[in-house]
Amino acid sequence: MEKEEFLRSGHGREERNEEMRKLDSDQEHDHIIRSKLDSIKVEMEEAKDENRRLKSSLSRTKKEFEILQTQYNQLMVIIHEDPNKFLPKEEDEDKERTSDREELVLLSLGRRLKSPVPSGSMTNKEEKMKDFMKETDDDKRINEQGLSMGFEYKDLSNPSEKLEVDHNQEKTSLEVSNSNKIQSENSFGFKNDGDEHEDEEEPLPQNIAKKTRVSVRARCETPTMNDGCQWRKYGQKIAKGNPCPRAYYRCTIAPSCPVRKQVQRCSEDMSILISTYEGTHSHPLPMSATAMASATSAAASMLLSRASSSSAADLHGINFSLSSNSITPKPLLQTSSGHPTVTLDLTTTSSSQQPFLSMLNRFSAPPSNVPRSNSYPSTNLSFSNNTNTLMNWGGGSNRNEQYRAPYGNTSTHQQSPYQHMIQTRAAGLSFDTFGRSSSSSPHPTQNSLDNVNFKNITHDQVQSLPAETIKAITTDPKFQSALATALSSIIGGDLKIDNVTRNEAEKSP
DNA sequence: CGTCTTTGACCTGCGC
DNA sequence: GCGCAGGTCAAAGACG
Repeated sequence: MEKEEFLRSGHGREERNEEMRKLDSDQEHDHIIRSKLDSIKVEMEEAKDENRRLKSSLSRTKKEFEILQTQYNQLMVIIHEDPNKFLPKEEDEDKERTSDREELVLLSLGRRLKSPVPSGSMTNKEEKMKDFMKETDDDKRINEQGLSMGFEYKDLSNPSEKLEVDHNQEKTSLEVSNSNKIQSENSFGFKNDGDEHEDEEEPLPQNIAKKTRVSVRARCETPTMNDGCQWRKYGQKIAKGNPCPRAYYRCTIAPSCPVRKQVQRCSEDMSILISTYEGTHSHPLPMSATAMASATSAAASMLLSRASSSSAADLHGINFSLSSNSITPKPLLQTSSGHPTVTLDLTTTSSSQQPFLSMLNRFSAPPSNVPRSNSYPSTNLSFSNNTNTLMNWGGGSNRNEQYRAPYGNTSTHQQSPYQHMIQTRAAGLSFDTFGRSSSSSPHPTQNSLDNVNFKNITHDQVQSLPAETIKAITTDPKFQSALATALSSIIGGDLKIDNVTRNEAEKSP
């Protein structure tokens, strides 16, 4: 009996010990959980604090943006009312031109300063435009992330000569020396309203400029490509020598905007869409439109600057003065409809083009939350960097899809008649406007932009611009550098301009 | 109902 | 002056 009790008592002690151990481990577990909870609470508090900070920062940024936007609008109105207000004295201007020309790098991306009108006289359309110009959230995000595009590069050593408005990191410089011209005429000779009389007195260079166009060739399955602008179709014609109809579009962002666009498929390669731009926007452009505008402006302005025998392009707001031997365009002379045309051939893509194309793509994303009118004929610009992949510039809910029928309707997943041509295309082959294939093997002096082929098309086999001139233009380091500058300004540094070649070019007269 | 596209007519410039 | 081609206009219809 005693033994049993002993055993029992011993056994009971073990049980107690076990219970004690169990209790201890439970307590430890609880303690661990509590400490974890505490740490989580602390983290949550920190996150809350961070959230509060970010919220306040966001609201601050918003307020700053609103203030800057208001200031910008007010400034635009003032400039519109009194353009001479910011004009420097002539001697200063001359001084500036002679002394600082080397350092002046100015690229005005098709923007015009005249556009804003007093809000009181705003029509519905103008209000709509203003809404459009408020930019998408994407654009704002881009701005907030510091991805704003450099609209103008300029030597700011003499700030008194320029008025610069920092509009939410989107710099819009007012080229004071040219502001009088800006008022009356755009870079292609298109006039803004009420200035008709001035045009007739323009000298020859402007007459040439009047006809200058920039043509962009790119693979696109859809009827139009989205360059970020709003276009309204106002006509269509079957042009001679091309069974594909040519569509005529007008910029509708601003009612008075003179910019027109012709869209036509290449007769030889129906996958290529040729968009020809004429004129310069008389209004600020949405972020999504600046990429294309800058590229076209760059090409056109250099052509014009050369035509006007100006050593530094100075073209009513589209100005260049930078030298860089960065691209060697392939000159191509062909008969055009009486307009000197610079062609940006984006039908061939290579790794070197990717920064530009991806940038265009980035800024041309469809503004999903922009209260656009349901049927603007704009589509998505989506440059593919795959040469064998068809670019999809299609605008999903685009009214123009009906227009797509002759070329295949992507919405129904039907293969377009020309799709096989695209899919079987060999990489690295480019086709000129006549559809002739040509190798895209790099030119000896070509660098990163070698596959963006710039071709000059002139009137009557270049009667107005002799072949030598064309050659000079296209091989001119300034032309090349301007284009490179334009593109690099878009890309924001992705595109490296060879410093060595730039320096060499700067030395050239 | 407002806005946009379509499409035939009209205008303009150029060559013969 | 005529014809041609490119470019624009504007009425009619479509669309949301």
